[in-house]
Amino acid sequence: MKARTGKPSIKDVATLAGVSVGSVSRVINKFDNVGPELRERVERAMRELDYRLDHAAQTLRSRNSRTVGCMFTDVANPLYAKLYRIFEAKLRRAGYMVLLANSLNDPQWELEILSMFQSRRMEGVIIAPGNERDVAVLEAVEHLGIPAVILDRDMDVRQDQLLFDHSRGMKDAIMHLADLGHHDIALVVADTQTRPMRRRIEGFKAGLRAKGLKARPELLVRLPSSVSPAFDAVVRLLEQPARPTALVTLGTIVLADVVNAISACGLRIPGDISLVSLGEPDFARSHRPSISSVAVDLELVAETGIEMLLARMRNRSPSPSRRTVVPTQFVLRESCGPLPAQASATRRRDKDRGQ
Amino acid sequence: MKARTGKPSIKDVATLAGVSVGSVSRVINKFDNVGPELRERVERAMRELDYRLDHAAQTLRSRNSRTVGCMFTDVANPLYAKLYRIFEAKLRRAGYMVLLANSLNDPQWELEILSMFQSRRMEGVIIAPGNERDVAVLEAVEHLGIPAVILDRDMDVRQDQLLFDHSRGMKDAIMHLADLGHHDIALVVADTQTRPMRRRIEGFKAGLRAKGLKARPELLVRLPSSVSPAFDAVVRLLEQPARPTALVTLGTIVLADVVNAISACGLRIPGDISLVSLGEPDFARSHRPSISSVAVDLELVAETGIEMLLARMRNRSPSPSRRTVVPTQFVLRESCGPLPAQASATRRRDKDRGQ
DNA sequence: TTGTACGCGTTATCAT
DNA sequence: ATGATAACGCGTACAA
Repeated sequence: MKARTGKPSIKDVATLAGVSVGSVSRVINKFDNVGPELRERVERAMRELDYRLDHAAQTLRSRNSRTVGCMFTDVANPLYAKLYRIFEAKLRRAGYMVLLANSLNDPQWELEILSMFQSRRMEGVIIAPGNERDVAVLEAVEHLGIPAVILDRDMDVRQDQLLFDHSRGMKDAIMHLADLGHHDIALVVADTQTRPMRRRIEGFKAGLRAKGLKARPELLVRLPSSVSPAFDAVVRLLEQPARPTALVTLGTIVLADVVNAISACGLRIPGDISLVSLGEPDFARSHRPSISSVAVDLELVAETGIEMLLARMRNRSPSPSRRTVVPTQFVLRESCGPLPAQASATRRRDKDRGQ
Repeated sequence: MKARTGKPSIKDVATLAGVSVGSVSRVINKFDNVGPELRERVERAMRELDYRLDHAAQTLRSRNSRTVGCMFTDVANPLYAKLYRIFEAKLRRAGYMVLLANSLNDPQWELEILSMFQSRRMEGVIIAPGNERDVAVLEAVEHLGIPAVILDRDMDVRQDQLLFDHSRGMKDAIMHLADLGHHDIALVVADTQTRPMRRRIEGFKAGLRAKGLKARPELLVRLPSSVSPAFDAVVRLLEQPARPTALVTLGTIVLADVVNAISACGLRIPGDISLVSLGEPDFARSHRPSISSVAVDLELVAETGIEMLLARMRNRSPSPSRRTVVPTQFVLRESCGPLPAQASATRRRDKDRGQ
């Protein structure tokens, strides 16, 4: 008698069912060429032993792990959290589990994560590295050897990319504000050299240019990061002699700070100042007045991304890398209104409505 | 010559370095009994071949996967997202990666996740099932056979548990409000039959009792879930003849709705109504006035939880299950003030202070 | 200190 | 349709 210790293996199942291991394997993997009576015997034996397939052995032998790796800077960022949830659900339907890793913007850790993805034989990866420009990271991504989708990063590598068209939505927002009469439009972004910020600034300038407005450098606020406190910076912005009458700002963490700063300055939305959020935190929809925003459709992003990834996973021939752009949408809500009668008057308090 | 195809294995490294596979393995696993010259040769060979250890093979042979499983209802819940980030960082330091799964409250999916955790030989798991009372889930958790920490759930199983003392913090909050003179205190919670809600209601009632106040059933608002829109329900609450003068509500998604509803009713915080948030969304700290809250110290939770888990992983003998309770803290901020002069302002005249 | 040989649990291949 | 057996890549006794 063999040791009773440890978990039952496929062999134990075969013995108990009185068949060969090959047959058990065929039952497990749902091959169509197994006799119904044999299948029945095997399934009963599996139940009886409470048999669990050993994923490591399966991976070793079959050379695939049924796992997809996901590397984000931080799931605590609601954008990534929501995306992850959708990714996971869709991948699950395709039979995969997801290994998540937060890089926390540490390039060294990003390298290790990518290396682990290789060791662990991820069949595909979805990544948004924090360090677009780090040569080591670029190199690692380039030679990953795993089907990959890069999420909203400008990296010059031969991998599929899924990009958000920040510029377009931003431009639409600016043009709408300009049409409402605003010419002093401020922008609050993070100072990181990363694609989303660069593209947003591009769109911002493009929008102004399209309406013949000129960018006032003092209306461009750069926070140290997208999770930095913004209250003081915005108060300073709004106390300028010629304060902006419209404000476009990062969503998520920063947005609440901005709203508070506006209110602390005694300004009302949209009566005194119009507001647009970049990205769509729950806060934007639930706030009264509701806050206009520029954002991607997360369901669309996830759908497209997973589709790209699965396609690449199915066809591993070195076909040229794809680059898909999903649009950002300017969603108009109550926070945008016409220019106050006393345009950019320092602090006048009249309630005329000029349309 | 052997096939150039596929990734290099430990054998290729051994061949190139002119040593045995055993020696390479010893180098990899940092055994102390390897000659420095040999180690050098091996390491060079590994670099030259860009060798990656095969995690599946390693797991199969060594019987451990260096992986911890994490099952939450939803990472898009900021509480879990933040916890996950800390867990991951701490586990990484201990040499583990984390497999994350969102159960989305689906009991069937929870069973599958737990089963996968077994197949994949997780060395430990941290779980917060959505279905505390589901017998199948209970059964699966009970017989998991993996070191586990259950997070803030009342499950009668022989596994370590890490519980949040919701009741205590809630009681403190209520007592503080009572001391400020409030006797009509409302509570907005979700209608789920889950530990956090139950304990909060317990603490709520305990607080009232301790101050000789009686619970008015019409001041207990039960939302369908903790992510349901709350605006209308709160407006109805505040339009009652004898409206509450203080309000304790779920944090996260719901909080913003509540604040908006309060403001829509023309009430001011804390002048007309005091507010306390359950849980500590960023919103609570950044809002002006800042919002008092009842919450756990996430860093402490993570620290304690990981410690419990690692201890259990190190000592797999069937020692009795541990049950640790982390305190919730009532953090007083600007949103709590004394009872307005005109108690129940809308219709009532002043009331006595009863202590 | 270093090398050899076997086994981990599974799938794939070749017989039958 | 089913059985026997060789890999898969690594760890680890045990021998040298």
